[in-house]
Amino acid sequence: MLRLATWNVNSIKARLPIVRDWLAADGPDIVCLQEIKTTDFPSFEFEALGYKSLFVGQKSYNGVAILSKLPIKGAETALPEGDGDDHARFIAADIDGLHVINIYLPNGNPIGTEKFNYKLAWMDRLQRHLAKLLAAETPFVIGGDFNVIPEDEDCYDPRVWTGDALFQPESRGRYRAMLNMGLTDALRTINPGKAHLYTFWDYQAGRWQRDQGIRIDHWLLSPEAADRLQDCTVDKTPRGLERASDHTPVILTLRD
DNA sequence: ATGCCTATTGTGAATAGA
Repeated sequence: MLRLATWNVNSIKARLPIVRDWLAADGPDIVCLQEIKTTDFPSFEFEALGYKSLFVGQKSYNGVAILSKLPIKGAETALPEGDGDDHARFIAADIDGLHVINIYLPNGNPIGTEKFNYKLAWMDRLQRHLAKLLAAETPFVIGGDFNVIPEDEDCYDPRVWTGDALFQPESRGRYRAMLNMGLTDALRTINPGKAHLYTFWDYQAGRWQRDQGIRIDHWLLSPEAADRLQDCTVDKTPRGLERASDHTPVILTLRD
């Protein structure tokens, strides 16, 4: 059995106590972190908890890391076709015979700007990359903050999100295209039709207290990995702590 | 509602997030 988590921590420095406690309690084998927001990743803190780490950082913004109790091989630190893209949003490695990809997909707000164009172009690059892995029949999982609300049911009130980059037909269409290539949305597959299946609650307007969230952190599985799908759950506990991230972990369990 | 809250930079107030 292999347990993997994805968690947008919204600064690893601000979140270190919460992340450390969470890992020490019952830490998964592999953890994909997003928005570490630094080039100075505290690898030694996680080493003390039995994790090796791999990261690509950036000052102030973005940044992704993979923690693993198992050996990390074949590190990749950028999505192909970069062409001058210097955002730290992609990291991948081979762990336990599985290709693990961790992404922080661009937010894209506001729509109608270069930021939104960048998001869509990034999603197109991602799809081409994943298509190659599928063609090669590479068993892989991709976890992360996709910044896409896939369906109306993944959101507390679609009307509020109508003009948002996370909810545009262009964003959702590209996410859906990845599913139509043959990838499995693990969390929704395990919890079909489940209401209030959220991974993010805004700090503002009492969204957490009212359970008005959105589902934007995802695990997508290649067919080979989907054969191993045992469970996928949201751990809401860290979101309720003092000084919490606005995202909470999504945990994927694969059979051997 | 150009708000609401949080983090970074840097020590103000702007930028970004989603």
